[in-house]
Amino acid sequence: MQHLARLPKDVGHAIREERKAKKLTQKQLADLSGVWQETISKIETGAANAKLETLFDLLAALDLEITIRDRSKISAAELVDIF
Amino acid sequence: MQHLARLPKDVGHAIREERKAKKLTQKQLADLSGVWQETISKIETGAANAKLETLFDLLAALDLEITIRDRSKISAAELVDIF
DNA sequence: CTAGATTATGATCCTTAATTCATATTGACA
DNA sequence: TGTCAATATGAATTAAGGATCATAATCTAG
Repeated sequence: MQHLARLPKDVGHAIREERKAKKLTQKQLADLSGVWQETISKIETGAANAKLETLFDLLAALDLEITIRDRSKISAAELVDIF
Repeated sequence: MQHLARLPKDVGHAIREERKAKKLTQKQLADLSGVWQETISKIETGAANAKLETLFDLLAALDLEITIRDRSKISAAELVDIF
């Protein structure tokens, strides 16, 4: 699965979906990433404006990465169908 | 062009490259995004650990978006060749 | 080389994220 | 329904980002 993000809350949603897809609790992800469960909760619900370092700690623990590209590119949904 | 990012500094590099590709100065991007030139400089050089909101302000001004995906996907370089 | 533009750096102030602890709420399930 | 796990929320503290101003360093024509 691939997640498009144009706003901070999109990132929270993506983190939550990927965490659940990998069958991890917030606490388990906290232990893996070094980010506190409470912080993860706030990020996932959109109640936090996380720092990049925190985001990348979570992404690394979930084996995720981000790509930055022009908005005019093919949509994420289409990409998912291709790969 | 598409930029892979796994660390905060990767984001700074991507912002700088995209800003230059669009022939904008830091000051012009500052005016477009509402983020100060000094802050942009610190983000681009990796001296800052920006907040998501700041990042998305810059991405929006540059008409960029991010996608979050598994690290095992096809590389950015390959994608660029396809699209 | 020089002038002007661009970018970087440093200080202060204010705001806010992250940590930490405590606890409330919600969710799953026997 | 009652219990335990999972998630959310709130307060206090610490650390750091962003705004702002000033200025230094660097880059780039001419």
